[in-house]
Amino acid sequence: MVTIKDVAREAGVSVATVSRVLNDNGYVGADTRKKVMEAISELNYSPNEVARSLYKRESRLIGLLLPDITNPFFPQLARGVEDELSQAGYRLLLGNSDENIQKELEYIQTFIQNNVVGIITATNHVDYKIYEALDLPLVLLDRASENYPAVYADGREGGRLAAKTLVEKGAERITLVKGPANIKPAQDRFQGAIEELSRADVDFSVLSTTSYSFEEAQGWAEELFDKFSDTDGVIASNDIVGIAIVHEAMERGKRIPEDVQIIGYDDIPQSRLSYPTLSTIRQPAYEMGREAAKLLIRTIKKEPGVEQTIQMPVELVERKTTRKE
Amino acid sequence: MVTIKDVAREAGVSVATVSRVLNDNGYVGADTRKKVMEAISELNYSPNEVARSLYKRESRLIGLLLPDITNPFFPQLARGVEDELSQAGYRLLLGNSDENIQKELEYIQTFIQNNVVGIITATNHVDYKIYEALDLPLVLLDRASENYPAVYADGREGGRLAAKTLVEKGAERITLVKGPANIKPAQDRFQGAIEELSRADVDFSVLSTTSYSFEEAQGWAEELFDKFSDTDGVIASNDIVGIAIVHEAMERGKRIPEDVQIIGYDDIPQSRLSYPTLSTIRQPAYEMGREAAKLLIRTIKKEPGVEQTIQMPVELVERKTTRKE
DNA sequence: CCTCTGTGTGTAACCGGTTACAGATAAAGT
DNA sequence: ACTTTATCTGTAACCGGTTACACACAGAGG
Repeated sequence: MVTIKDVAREAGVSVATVSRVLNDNGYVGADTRKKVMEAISELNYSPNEVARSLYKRESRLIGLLLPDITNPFFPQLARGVEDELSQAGYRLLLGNSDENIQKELEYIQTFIQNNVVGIITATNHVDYKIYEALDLPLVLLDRASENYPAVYADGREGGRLAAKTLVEKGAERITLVKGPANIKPAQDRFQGAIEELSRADVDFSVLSTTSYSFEEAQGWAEELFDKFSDTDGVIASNDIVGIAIVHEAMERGKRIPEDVQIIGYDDIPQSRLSYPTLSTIRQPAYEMGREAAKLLIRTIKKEPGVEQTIQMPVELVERKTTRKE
Repeated sequence: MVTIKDVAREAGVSVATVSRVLNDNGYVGADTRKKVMEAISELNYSPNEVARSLYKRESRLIGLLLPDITNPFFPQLARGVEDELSQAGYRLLLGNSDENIQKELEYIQTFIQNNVVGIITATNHVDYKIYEALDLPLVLLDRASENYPAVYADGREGGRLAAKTLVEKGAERITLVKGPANIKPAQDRFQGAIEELSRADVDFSVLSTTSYSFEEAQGWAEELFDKFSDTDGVIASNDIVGIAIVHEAMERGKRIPEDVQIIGYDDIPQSRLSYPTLSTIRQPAYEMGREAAKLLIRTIKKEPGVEQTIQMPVELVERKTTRKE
């Protein structure tokens, strides 16, 4: 490994001088700078981030904690975060929590141990003490909180919008799929939908589910039509479940949207490829990731007037699983 | 920040002793150990990885470089890698290369600067000089190479299998969708399919595409049926494109699999949720990730007899877009 | 009683950067 | 001519761990 000392020797100067040209601070003579630059490229030197991080007590790393990158909603977030951060010179330490406190704590712990300069997390456990003790910039993503800056889309509003849409489009026996109880945004959208449905003059029933996984989605869909075979409007807990329900409805020979309308949530990329294409409530996931990253960077740089929380718009995307009028 | 010195002071011992109990090496008296343990939990101390990493010249970080986490094939890989690595105490530094050399080099660079102990990469540019100069354990994932250990599935065989399947199931005017030219595995499976099709007594045509993206998949599907409207068997470049083709076929009122059979590649989770469910060539992505991680760990630990390369089996998954007999 | 060995602990160097501080030189101001 | 100031550079301390080495002591073996 070639170190700053090697460069210093090669250039015939002290390490301090090399450091100064590297960081472009302090005075350095023009020809000295040149010699140093030459030595650097001669030796193909690149500074050791770890040493820098140790002295400065901060790295250029940022911790990103997501529930499960395998759920297609999260890669969008992750990508947004990464694109924004990498452009600003930060790198990503990634962890999947599986909504499991233990794993979450472990990751937060190692984020700290690695001197990250900030953390972006989609957690349901912000109130846990490790977060309180944290004196690092923290931004919540896809989650809201009183106590921390956050970037999220209004789940309640999204839930209302989904329900309202189905009601307006003439669904009369609506089934509302309730997502996993331990996931906050799932509950928000559920509450929003309940709210709207209660207000309207429709019958509705609720199907409780406990996961968003692909493997189980099929099962929820079957259960849905087994239990509520005459439903004519389904509000899915997310697009994965929505797509599974579309699939199951087709399988059972139901006409979409004539016999049953279905509305998803998230607008993951594959929703526009299902058959029929899935109407859904869109969350701008990629943008949310970017915004969270921007917010975090501003917080790290202590820029004044940082918005403490950014609420992103949800939006109805009308495709083929809802009626036209 | 509480450091090892604070612990030493609290316990009334030297930092060396604290370090010894932390790492469980060297001699430490039973009661001294106890005092140190108490001081550690009293102060809620956790050691600074950066300092450790600097002295030891190795961290517990591993760099993972993927083309694009937004493509549903890669999260599976990533998850496999992560599950295996995190269990072994390693953490992940993640980068998306977008198959772009520039980004790739940047990430490799920062991996090195951060003292990673190993790198897992899905690159098409192994032969680039930065990899040669690397004296770090490196494992290729989803890519093969003469020069580095690798974990991949046999694309050529997969391509053959896809073609063979369609031929056997009676497709007579096959269309082969060729994936992006710069992506090695896409070309392997294409070659395999070509090989098999050439051997068989069928007509076939080729549609060239330049991306795997969701946004464009729809376009390829339309182009496919515009150009080859009478095709009765499609070998898609991957499942994303496959699902788009299924969708477009349905849209155009074609019966699947009677009028047109379609076979995908990868077996991403959503393939079993399309309508009809997509027959495909499965790559065991999650397992590939795990194997790559295991291989890397063994290499890092210098365990003897590490298999230099692991070829994972591809497998036909028969679902509803191919005929039964 | 003396040596040898195993155990327990502390001191200080070291990892590769950054920066406070001091010293040198030259140009500018009085 | 003398002070002041700006520019340039080097020395060494420091970040928070790890570990080589030295030293002390106790019990075993002769």
